[in-house]
Amino acid sequence: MTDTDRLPQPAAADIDLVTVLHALGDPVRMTLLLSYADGAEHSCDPGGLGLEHLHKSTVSHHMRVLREAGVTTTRVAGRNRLVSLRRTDLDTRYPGLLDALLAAASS
Amino acid sequence: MTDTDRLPQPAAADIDLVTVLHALGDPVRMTLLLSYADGAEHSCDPGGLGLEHLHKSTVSHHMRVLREAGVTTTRVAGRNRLVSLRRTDLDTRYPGLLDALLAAASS
DNA sequence: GGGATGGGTGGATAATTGTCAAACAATCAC
DNA sequence: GTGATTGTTTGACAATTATCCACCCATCCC
Repeated sequence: MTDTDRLPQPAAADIDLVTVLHALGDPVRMTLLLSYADGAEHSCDPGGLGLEHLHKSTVSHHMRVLREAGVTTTRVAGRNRLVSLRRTDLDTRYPGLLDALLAAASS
Repeated sequence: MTDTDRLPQPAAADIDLVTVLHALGDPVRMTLLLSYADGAEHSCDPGGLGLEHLHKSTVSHHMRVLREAGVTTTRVAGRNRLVSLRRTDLDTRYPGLLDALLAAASS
């Protein structure tokens, strides 16, 4: 309920644009972003994300980059880590950016 | 007037989103983008771009990354290389993206 | 408790990248 | 032509990063 069950992430006001773009300037992480675009929470299973070719620790690394950039949030639920987009925080910090990115990525 | 006086760059249709984001995910290149946001042509002088601390070859390298990503175009004019934003091409390929990026970078 | 499951951690390694320096190339000014 | 100006290219080097592997750590289930 509180933040104690969330992995460390920057405050909304501390989300840095260049850091976000650096995080998204990678094909694997862009794939993850598109998976998260549905707004739902996703587990870290590489198979469920179209990343079967990558080792689970590699996927874990990419998820950490996204989270530390402020793009995603990770909630700890038992054995699972549930990752989702920080859509509200991103929209507040950089209005229109996420929509433009998702539209561009989907084209 | 033809393309012969322009340095190599991708066709508008070949501009790749992840490549663009990778190019902009660097503080120096984001600084360059903001300089180019006025739509004018700019020379490559590091001093005129707030990059006095960088060697001219380093700036040249960053400009190449931006150009090869499709973000900028470089026109050869005598000794000068005049760099400017590919605003129309970017707006056509990814509508709204450049505006959102520039708005975010200016905030 | 014991095993299985979902992920993270740390080390190793190879590839990429940011930076500078020195040399080069083309153009301009005289 | 001589020299100065404007950038690019190449090489070297350090830092970052993407990936895999082996191991660890919780948690869940029986």
